[in-house]
Amino acid sequence: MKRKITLKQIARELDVSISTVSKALRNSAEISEDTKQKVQAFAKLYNYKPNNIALSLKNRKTNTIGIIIPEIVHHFFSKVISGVETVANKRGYNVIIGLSNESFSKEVINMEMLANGSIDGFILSISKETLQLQDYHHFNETMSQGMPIVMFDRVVPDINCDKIIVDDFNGAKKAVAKLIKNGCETIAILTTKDYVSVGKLRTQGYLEALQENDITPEANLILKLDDTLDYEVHLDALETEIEQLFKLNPSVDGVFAVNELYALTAMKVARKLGLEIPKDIQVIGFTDGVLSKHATPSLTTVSQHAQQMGEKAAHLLIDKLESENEDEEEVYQTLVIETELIERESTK
Amino acid sequence: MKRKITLKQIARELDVSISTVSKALRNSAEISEDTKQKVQAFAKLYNYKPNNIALSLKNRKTNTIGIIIPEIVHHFFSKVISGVETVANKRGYNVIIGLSNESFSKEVINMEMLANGSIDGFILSISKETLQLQDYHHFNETMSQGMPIVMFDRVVPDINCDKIIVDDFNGAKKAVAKLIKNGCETIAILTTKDYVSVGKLRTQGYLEALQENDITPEANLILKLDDTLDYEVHLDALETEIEQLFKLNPSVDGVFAVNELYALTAMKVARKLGLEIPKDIQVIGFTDGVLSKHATPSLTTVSQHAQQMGEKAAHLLIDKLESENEDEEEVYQTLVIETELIERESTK
DNA sequence: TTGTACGCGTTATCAA
DNA sequence: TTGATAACGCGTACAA
Repeated sequence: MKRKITLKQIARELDVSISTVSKALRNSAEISEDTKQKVQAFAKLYNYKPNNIALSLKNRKTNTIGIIIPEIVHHFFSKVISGVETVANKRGYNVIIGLSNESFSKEVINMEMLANGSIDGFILSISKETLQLQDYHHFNETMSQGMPIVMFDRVVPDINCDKIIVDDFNGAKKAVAKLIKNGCETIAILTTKDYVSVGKLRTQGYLEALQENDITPEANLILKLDDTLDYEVHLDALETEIEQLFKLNPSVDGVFAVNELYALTAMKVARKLGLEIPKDIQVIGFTDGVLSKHATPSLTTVSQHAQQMGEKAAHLLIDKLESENEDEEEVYQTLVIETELIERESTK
Repeated sequence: MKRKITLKQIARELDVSISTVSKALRNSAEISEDTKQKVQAFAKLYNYKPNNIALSLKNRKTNTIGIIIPEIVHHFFSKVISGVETVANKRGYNVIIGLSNESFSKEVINMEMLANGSIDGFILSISKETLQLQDYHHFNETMSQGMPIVMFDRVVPDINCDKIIVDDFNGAKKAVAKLIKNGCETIAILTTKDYVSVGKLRTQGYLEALQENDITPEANLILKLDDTLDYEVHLDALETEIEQLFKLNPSVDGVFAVNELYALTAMKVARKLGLEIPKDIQVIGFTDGVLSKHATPSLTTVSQHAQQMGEKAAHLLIDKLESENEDEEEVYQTLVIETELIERESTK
């Protein structure tokens, strides 16, 4: 088991100095052809590769991006990672991941770990608990140490940094408008509590669409689900809530759900109550994941272009990392990714 | 924008030496209470944290695990990552990810990048292209440099390292036996070409179950799908192939599919042909992902305990990293994770 | 009790 | 054309 070879070892073997080896390998004009040949051949033979850690220390640059997300077993987030990874690799960066598991303390700990030299900058989406607590000190501290942050999807106005967001408002509005155009007259929304920023925005889009079409919103058609509950586990609870909504409002002929799971569950409950989709009731979800595509009937959804979000986030961060403007006024941008309505079988 | 503070700066500010600061912070008995207090207070004020990169270089240990997987937008793999991450964090390690995208060259490049000092060891699952080419030199080279590898799920006997595998053979066998017990007489299998090790093993399990029940396998009930094709994209092609199978063999009353997508597509085609599930035809899949759970009807599947695989892989790797036996005979183990049949609505 | 020197692997600067 | 030295940030053996 031979350890990785270093400059020092090569130098010793060839009986030259370390700096000669270093220069020879970088093809410096200072070094004679002879020596270069000799050194390069030897290095190749022993498969020399410079040690990244040493380079990081010397250059005070790790060429690594840290990404903190609430949950990886989730189509949207893994798609974003995939986008980040693609761009990062192409531009010579590695990606290191931290999972907050929707927990404030894990988010803080993870960020601290990575911020101590392991990475050059963060791409992250805020955990639900952090959103609830509204404690953002760790983000501000990190940035004040000169480490840039790009936030995506779940963001808050309170924090001054680059952001990539989905046009949740218009996405929702388009979806609901579509339902109305398709003839729906009583449209319910399945959404989250308001502290989840995207849930709130989607709810606003829903209301706006109704208003533009002179439909008066009804409080009992708006179901704000408490998603601190893990509905993957408490699926029954979710079904019960939705079933009640349907029973209390038998005239519902359209449902807009702010995520896939709510939409699928709505379809399931509807079928259970003997309703046909899309004949009796039409459904549109948000987030174009595998579930929507392979559901039966397949689900019309608002696609967020998650991959693209990841790619843009990576570009934004790397651009910032590689721009020289140490002093220049910090100017932060917010990129808005437009949504796309993907029509499938759950609408007419 | 204040950069992170270092020992050197603290030393300068307090007018003591660097090593005094270092020792004071580690609460060394060598240092007087007075100095300790002073230093620790100052460090706390400026939120001093040692630089990971410097520590890595010094200790020749990064406390980071590299994980290389073919694809992250995939329930199974992201679940494994989640498992790895949980254990890694608990034991003081970070996780850095590389995606091979099922490509041999990306796998090689990614591994080389990470192997140059960025990580202490690998957890990986082999890409399809690598399996096809049967070129495993990069694994062997990495290991010969003293960097341990733990492989999971997609493994090959040719490589000598720790492995975590699913009991694909018995999982498949149990599933098919279940179909037989449920009264199926003509059972088809939707599988992959044989170079995918797990596909091959699951096919063998299928055959074994038939044999034990005195059923003669029929070649035209075994559909080996070429999964170099990305069926997420070419879903139509997949449907066509399965539809042909059904049409050519109208007596089929049971289907065993080696992954979720095949299983779901089989259900879809069956319904299209007017068959009722599970009355006319029963279906079991492999891999317990979101699709199976939320399909209609929900899919009976063989669960692989992906999270657990990740956890065990992480423990295995870290144990090896932290064991002192530099010299000791390398002894590699292969852990087999038992599968579990999760019964849902697609079987009687 | 405190400080000096060294090494981890690299590169850049300057001297020989 | 080559080599010695310093520096990146840290911890530790050893000297003061």
